[in-house]
Amino acid sequence: MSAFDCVSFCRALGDETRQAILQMLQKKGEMGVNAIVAAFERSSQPTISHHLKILKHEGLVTSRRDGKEILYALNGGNVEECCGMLWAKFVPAKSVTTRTRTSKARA
Amino acid sequence: MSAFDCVSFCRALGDETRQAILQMLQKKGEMGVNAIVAAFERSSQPTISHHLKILKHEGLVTSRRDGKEILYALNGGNVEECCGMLWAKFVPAKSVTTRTRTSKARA
DNA sequence: ACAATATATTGACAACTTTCGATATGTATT
DNA sequence: AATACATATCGAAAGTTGTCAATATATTGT
Repeated sequence: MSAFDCVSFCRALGDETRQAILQMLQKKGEMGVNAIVAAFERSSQPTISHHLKILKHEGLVTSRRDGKEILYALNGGNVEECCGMLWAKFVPAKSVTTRTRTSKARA
Repeated sequence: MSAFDCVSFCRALGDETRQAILQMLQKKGEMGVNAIVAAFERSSQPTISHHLKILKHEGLVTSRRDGKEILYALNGGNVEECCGMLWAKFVPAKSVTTRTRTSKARA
């Protein structure tokens, strides 16, 4: 059974700030919380921590401690798998577009 | 109207009932509202109408009147395009589907 | 042990969502 | 035009979410 739930995955992505965090992690690789907070003049540190918690719980980011910092990084594999699931669930099979190497026939 | 917004797309998909509606439309093709309501013992007619409105506003379904009924259908093209956008936005370019051992990080 | 730094958690509040009953609007039939 | 049917909209209750200030926890250096 797929470990991921399409609904909660979409929920996790259904927020401006969380998408921005993910995209930043994709670009910059690992980042500490402070660095992320600094990049979002708009949001407080607790708010960022809250979003990171949601992203982590959904498996979209990983974290590891490095000294005082905790470094977060995009979990590319899981994001990919979730996107593939979405695709498989809703896109009618006949569409043969662009690059597909995406989905293993296994729904 | 092909300028889709990843966040509102995910928001629209971030609901159990809406995903179920979409999936049913994918399977069964066009359906009237009553038919959909009938399939969801759980939800009232106004609730289904509300969800359909959101899906339509997001371009994920189309609707047309046929006599007394209004028939809804999956807008496969847009769903596909949105999924592709998501993929492009968050999946690192060269990740090769390595069947990650699904470690859904829990707190 | 103490102070400084980095992150997480708590508690509270406003804003938004989901849901439903009641009602309105539109369409066909008699 | 009156009635029946199909769907949309309104208004309110209940639940969920995003946000922040304050506080707690963890780590490092003095």
